[in-house]
Amino acid sequence: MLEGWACRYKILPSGTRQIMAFLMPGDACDLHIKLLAEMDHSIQTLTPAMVATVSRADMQALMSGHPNVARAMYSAQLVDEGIMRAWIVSMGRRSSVERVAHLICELYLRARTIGLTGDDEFALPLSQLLLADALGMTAVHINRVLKELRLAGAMALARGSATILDPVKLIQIAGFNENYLHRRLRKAL
Amino acid sequence: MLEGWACRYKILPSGTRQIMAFLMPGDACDLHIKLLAEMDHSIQTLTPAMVATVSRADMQALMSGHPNVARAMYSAQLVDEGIMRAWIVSMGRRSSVERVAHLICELYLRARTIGLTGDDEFALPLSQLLLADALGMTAVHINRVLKELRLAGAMALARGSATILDPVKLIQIAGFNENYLHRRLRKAL
DNA sequence: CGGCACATTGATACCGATCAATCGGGGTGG
DNA sequence: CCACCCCGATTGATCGGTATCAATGTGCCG
Repeated sequence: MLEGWACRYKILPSGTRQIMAFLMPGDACDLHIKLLAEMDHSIQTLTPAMVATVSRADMQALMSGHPNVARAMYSAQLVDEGIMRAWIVSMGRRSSVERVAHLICELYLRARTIGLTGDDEFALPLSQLLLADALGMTAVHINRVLKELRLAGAMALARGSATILDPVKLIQIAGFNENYLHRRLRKAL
Repeated sequence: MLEGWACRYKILPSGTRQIMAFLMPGDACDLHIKLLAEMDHSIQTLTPAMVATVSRADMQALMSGHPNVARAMYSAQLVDEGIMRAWIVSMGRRSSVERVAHLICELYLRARTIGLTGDDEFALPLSQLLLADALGMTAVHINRVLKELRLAGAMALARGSATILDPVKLIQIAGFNENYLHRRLRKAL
């Protein structure tokens, strides 16, 4: 992804949707995906977006000719896996308020590391329905949770952008620990 | 993992535990984990186990000297990611009965591809508490769900082994689609 | 100006958590 | 060898958080 947002998702037989990941600029969709015979989920853009495609041959040449690039891509993939695990933890053991707060913390930090944040707000082009489908809840309930977080003075969400009103409080509500994003430098070789 | 079972897990400040993955023989814990500075979760064996460790240098030599091996490992990692996504879907959008059934389907198939299943049963060395922590539910509730599945004639779980009473019914309850495990052959190069 | 998607709020139902008690079996110490 | 104990399994009663159903508000776009 060069610009814009996208998401991975799956639709169940019952018609409900579950979003499994948000893709932001700098994220790679599928490094080795071509190794598998079949795609097991769908990907969709959420905003107008710009996407780069790299041919299998080019990618192979890049990876074998530039070990540092290869290493960076593997690191990125490890981070993505860490994010997925964090989502599993959220869905399994966090209440809805904690879940929402946690996701916002994550998205804020990810946006910040790619330079897409303002002082205490950032562009969040997600409808409440999308957030609900990402967090395993209902659009109605997400609305109530957002209201609660707003009244608590932790954060507010309005027309495509989120504002962090009180970072400390938000982090505390979420029980957020940023270590899984591995923003601190990777181990030197 | 050469023998035995293990799991990835995280403990929250509140003391609750969430299991994020089960590792069975043939699963690799951490291919490139050394690229990151810090581990963001814990791993624990669930049975007596045998584990192989490969030095960074050996691994690097193996991967660069044997492209087929490297490809196989990347495929395996992609499958692991697919499994994580399936867990996210389960936790987000499946009821507790569906979740339990889905996990059993997954574990049965994974056990079967490595030759660890009997005719319609397989060794499942997981207490109900462990299952609960993997599925984001309570041990009490998992017990009731298991009873329900047993009475429905779908599956039964007893002292370390699970029995599939009615595969079709179980798959139907779970809404299980095995494509995410990618057991069908990978694409030929 | 009309329509449509999204946001918001209220009332009610239900799934799964929680609290509590009992049971069963295998290992351990006396 | 037996009694005890402890952990995991099981069952019941109750509580609470989210889903569900329903209605209304609001802003954007054609």
